[in-house]
Amino acid sequence: MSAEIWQEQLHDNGYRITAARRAVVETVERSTHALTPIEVYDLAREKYRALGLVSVYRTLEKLEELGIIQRVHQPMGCQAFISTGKGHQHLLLCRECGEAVFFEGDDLEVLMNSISKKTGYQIQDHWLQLFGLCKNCK
Amino acid sequence: MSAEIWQEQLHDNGYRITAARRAVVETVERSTHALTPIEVYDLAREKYRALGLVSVYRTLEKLEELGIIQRVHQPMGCQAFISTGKGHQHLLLCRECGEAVFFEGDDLEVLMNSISKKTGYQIQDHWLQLFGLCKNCK
DNA sequence: TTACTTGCAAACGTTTTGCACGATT
DNA sequence: AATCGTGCAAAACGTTTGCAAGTAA
Repeated sequence: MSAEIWQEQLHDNGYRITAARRAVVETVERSTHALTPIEVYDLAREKYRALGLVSVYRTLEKLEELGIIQRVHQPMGCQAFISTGKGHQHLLLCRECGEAVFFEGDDLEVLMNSISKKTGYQIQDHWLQLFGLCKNCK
Repeated sequence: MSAEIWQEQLHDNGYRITAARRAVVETVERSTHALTPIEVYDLAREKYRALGLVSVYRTLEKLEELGIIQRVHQPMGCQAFISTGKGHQHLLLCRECGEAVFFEGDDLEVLMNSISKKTGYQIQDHWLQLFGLCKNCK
């Protein structure tokens, strides 16, 4: 998600572009790891000292709503956010350092059809996430 | 996970079988939905009134540790637990009523090899979860 | 009898809310 | 000028911890 798109998206939904939001978005955008609200707060305050933790929460909420960022689920917790990739993408996470990489190209059609028949469910969506060790950590 | 196995597993790990634990395990085991600690507390107290919320937390912790139950990640929250299925299984969840069903038979070998090559990661594990509508809700 | 487990109360960390001030449009 | 966003303080919430009493083995 490039630097300009989030401004457009905020604006088009009636939200204002402020220093606090700029600091939050740029912090999440720049990170290769999923960040918790407090991590965002600490990092973003290096650029914008007046930032309050509450604004971080409120901004993250809106950014998630607009699909600009997404929540990352991990065994150790589910409060962290990462900048959303383009298209239908999934996450690959390093267990050691937490580095996150998007990938695409999963084809679960066959599986989903089979499960659908077996269970009687109408399947709408799927979550797929991989865990491992990155180049540096393995 | 049948009614006797959890008793064995607790015992073999040096834990005692108590009324509180019995109430918690039976509550989770009986449910077709993932239950939060408070939901477990409320339901289990119908059978064992003296149960405290703290014991629910401590019991759930141990049961998860032993693999008797597992945490379920959902868009609305990740605090709920469900009785663990046998073998390598994944969850299919109804978005409407929350009913949970296990399925197996995913084969992600091909995908994982391809991602491994592209990213340089050594992939160790995967999370796959499906969302949809169950027979009754669709 | 011994060690584990319990419920209670209190502590804790995270997230949310109310509000008057400040900033964006 | 009007409305939206902010930071602060306080409240609310879920979860964890310390402890003396109770219970399983």
